[in-house]
Amino acid sequence: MGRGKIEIKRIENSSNRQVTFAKRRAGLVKKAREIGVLCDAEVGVVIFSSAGKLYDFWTPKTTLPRILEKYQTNSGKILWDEKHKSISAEIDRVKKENDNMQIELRHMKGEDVNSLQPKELIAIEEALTNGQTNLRDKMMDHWKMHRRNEKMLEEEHKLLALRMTCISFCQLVKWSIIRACTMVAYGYRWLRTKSNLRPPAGRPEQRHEGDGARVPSG
Amino acid sequence: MGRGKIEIKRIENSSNRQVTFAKRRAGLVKKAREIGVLCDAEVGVVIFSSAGKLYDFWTPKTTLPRILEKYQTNSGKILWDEKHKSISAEIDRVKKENDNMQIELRHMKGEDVNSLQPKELIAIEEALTNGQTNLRDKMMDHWKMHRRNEKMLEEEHKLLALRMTCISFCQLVKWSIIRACTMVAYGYRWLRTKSNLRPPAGRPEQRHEGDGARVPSG
DNA sequence: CAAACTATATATAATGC
DNA sequence: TGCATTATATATAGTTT
Repeated sequence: MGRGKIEIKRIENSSNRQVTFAKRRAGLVKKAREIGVLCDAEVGVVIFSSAGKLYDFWTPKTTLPRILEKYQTNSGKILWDEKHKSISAEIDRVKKENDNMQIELRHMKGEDVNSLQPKELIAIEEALTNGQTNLRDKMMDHWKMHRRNEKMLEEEHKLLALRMTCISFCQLVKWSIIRACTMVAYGYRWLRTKSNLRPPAGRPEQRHEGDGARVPSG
Repeated sequence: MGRGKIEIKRIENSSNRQVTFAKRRAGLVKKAREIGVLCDAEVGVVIFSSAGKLYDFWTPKTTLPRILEKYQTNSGKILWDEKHKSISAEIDRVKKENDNMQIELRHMKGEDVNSLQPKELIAIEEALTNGQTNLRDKMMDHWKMHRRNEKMLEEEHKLLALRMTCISFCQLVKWSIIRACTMVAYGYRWLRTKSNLRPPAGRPEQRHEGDGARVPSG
């Protein structure tokens, strides 16, 4: 629609291309606005010139998030579902692990917790401290990595991945607290039933290196 | 451009509107494709009919994530920065809390941990158990809520919010483990220094309700 | 070089089947 | 109801200023 018919193929003359781009861009946006008004539709147009400059148009009241939300609901599902599967499997795996832990825990409750020696206690404490630190670092790495490869449709993926990490973390913590508290409880109980000693009122004496639990400093 | 000129305003007749929508939609997409080819541009058109059905067009090789990445880079920053501010402030607040906790912890180390009585121990344990459960529920709620209001540009927001929740959670856990381990350590140490008793080799006797630590079941 | 100007190609509103 | 036709409005390629 002009003085002459043109073939639809890349315009090689750069300044012609530039002019045509500006004209047609305006035309496209005008048409988008019109269909929006005439047909009561939500329309979005996003254009990047070959130079990488962004031009866009959205029907009024149509925010980007809104369009994208709808978009994702309508067309993102398939893409997402693929990612979803692998993560879901992983979460199932963790859940199963959790169940196993529950069983093991019930078993532990019947065992002789008092047979735990201070040395083992130190090891456990260190494991707790390190485990916590490592897991937190891991989580941070996870975040950083994901933020680098940031892509729209991986949003859900990320949330699930984080959720999974947190589930693992919660598992560790739950077990740790249970063990610690159980040991404390048995210790005190044993103390009260097997002797008439009462905790001293004063400040505990200086501890020696490696003698009893170390208090994590981080 | 038709038999008669029309005013650009919503077409009230529903079937006319439907027909016009179909025609103009095709036209819009054709024009988008043309500008893409002629001017070597990346173009995306997203259209939702008033019935909510999605139609879209993307120039070949232009994936949604790619367009969006570019889009966000070009125009999403301001939106995001606003959200960022409030969450960043919150994270700073939590960090400060963390520092205070460190100070309080150092103070606690110097105090008489042994003055803690079993009753208090039970209370602490319950607090730990409940605290953990509540926090995890809270995290889940957080996720659910965010997934409901899911919006593209809030992705970062979500990650930060989660990170914040996790930081709080880590704080609680860290403190909890420290307290539990410290108590265990002092208990054992006190036991060994103040008496010659050794832990019994057999299975611990049946515990009574509320007597010593309860083991969380969830 | 950009803005304004036409001549013409295209899109499409109204109509017909 | 939907698809094809056609008269007309619009978009725009090439041209001029």
